Amino acid sequence: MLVRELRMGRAPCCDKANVKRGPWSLEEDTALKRYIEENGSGGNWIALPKKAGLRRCGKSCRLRWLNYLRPNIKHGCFTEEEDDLICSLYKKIGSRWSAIASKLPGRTDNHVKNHWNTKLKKRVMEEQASLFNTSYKPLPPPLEISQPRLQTVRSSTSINCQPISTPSWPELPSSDEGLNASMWNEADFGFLSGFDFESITDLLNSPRFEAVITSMWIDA
DNA sequence: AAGACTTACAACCGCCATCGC
DNA sequence: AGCGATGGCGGTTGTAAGTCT
Repeated sequence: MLVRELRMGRAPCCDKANVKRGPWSLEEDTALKRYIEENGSGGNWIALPKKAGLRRCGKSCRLRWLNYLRPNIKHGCFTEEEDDLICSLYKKIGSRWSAIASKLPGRTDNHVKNHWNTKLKKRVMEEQASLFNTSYKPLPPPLEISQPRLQTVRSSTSINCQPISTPSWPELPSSDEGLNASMWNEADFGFLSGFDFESITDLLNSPRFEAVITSMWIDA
């Protein structure tokens, strides 16, 4: 197979010229559901579509069954508790969606993944970005009692994930001469080295920033 | 009203692990 | 042990519906 792949690319899992693609029709759903309820998947998804009279790729059938046709699938909105759990588990194990979904009865890895990518991820990023934007300004004269700290500000949204720590906020210059990376406490914001103020917005959208922020969460 | 833009989610792609021969 | 077939999974894309201008 390796030789063939090298010569021709990966072998397709099915004859793509003769399978239907795109959204499933009600008739296809009914046929697939009826077949599996009567016969099971038979442990062979590749052969199933032919047996069920479907012009679909076996993988497509499997996905359709697991994500939408299977009994006890929840299709409604995610609850705050589910959002919290997703955030918490993502912090612990990362993008192992199947593992995360296994903790959410009725939800599939695809549901959880989509929900994270479309809502939770953006919401978390925006909150962290606003945290930076509102905090990143010249500090008032040094306080005698305590150092300014990055405070956790959480709106009453469905997300209850919290930064794991409130890192020491480095002293900033009072002028607009620019913000030098050396001002940052390396232990807390070393990853910002090399960025000036103009670059922060780009940084906030970077994968690395997201990873760092994620690592700051604590369990709900 | 209509085109542009955004959002949400279904579906597909391709890599990797596992299993049976 | 090696190979091919298949399942499982995460990343990505396509597109319908909603919103904005």
